[in-house]
Amino acid sequence: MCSVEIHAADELGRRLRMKRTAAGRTIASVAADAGLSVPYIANLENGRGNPTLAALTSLAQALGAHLRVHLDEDSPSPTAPPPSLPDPLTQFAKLPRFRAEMANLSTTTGQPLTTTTENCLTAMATMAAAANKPLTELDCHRLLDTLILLTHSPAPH
Amino acid sequence: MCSVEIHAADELGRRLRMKRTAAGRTIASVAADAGLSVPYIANLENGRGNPTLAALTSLAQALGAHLRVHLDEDSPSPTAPPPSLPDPLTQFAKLPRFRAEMANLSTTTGQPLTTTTENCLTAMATMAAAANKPLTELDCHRLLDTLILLTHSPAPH
DNA sequence: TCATAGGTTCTGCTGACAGAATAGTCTCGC
DNA sequence: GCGAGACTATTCTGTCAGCAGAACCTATGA
Repeated sequence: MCSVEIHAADELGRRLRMKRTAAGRTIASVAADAGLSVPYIANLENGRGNPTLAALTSLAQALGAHLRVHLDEDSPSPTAPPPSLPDPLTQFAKLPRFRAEMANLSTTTGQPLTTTTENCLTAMATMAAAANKPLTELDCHRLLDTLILLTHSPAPH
Repeated sequence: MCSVEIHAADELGRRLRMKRTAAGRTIASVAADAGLSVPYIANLENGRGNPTLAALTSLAQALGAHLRVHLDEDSPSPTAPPPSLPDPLTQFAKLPRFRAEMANLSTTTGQPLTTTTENCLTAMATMAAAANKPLTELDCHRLLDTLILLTHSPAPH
């Protein structure tokens, strides 16, 4: 069986039961392998309960499977608005210096101001994330300095 | 930030903290949004505890993220190939200085080296795109300097 | 009818999680 | 420099929901 994303308790239950029955196994045998109780697994399969990560991990392993947990950006539909920025960066974006540099860069590149602004803010936010740390206003100025320096440095040969 | 697979409680904790701090938020504000207690989130971020699916779902939503749970065949998921990077950045990534700084940052944050490396390269590539200009090696060094400076600067109030 | 296999409901212990208390850090005024 | 206050995170304590095990239910075969 291929990887399947699970959205709700009853769907998790259905997937667990499907996987178990496809392997021709009883709840009791899976329970023994997983170190979980028969009734608990039965209830999960019936969409009841709120399992802990440890229980799910044990259960998945007993089923010869692998539990994967992902923490994604808030799942966008293609028409979703751009992801929200960290607060310090939102404030920084309102500063006259930032706006002036964006206007300048927009004129230089011929790119629409809104596009330029959004690209720069996203880039700065990505740098903050890579640094694993929230931004101060000083950090924001430093990032903008670097970005502007980048735009003014000679092109590569 | 891209989708990241979580294998263990301490890694989940790191991911949760990274996501929260990158957004410049406090545990208290996230806790209020998630309907969870401050101490509980703090302990999860510190790799302690065994959260239920409901708690994790609430927490992810409060972080503007989306919890995805997969039940896979028990083979190791193949690691996705790294997104293609601009050539100068690819070359830069091989330099001893870059590798040393990544090892250092990885140790500081407790994050896997491969994740740290990928995040930083992505951030630098995003900055290059925002500058609307191909990178020179000097540019790469400047970006890395800024990133390292960012990681060492005092946290915001 | 009885025994067995498999699953479901019930009861109670204990760990998930809330809220209080405490610890750590920073800023500001004296 | 020191103390007070504010803010943030961590530790502690207690409640109750996750989960074990007993009891019960249903279907099947001898």
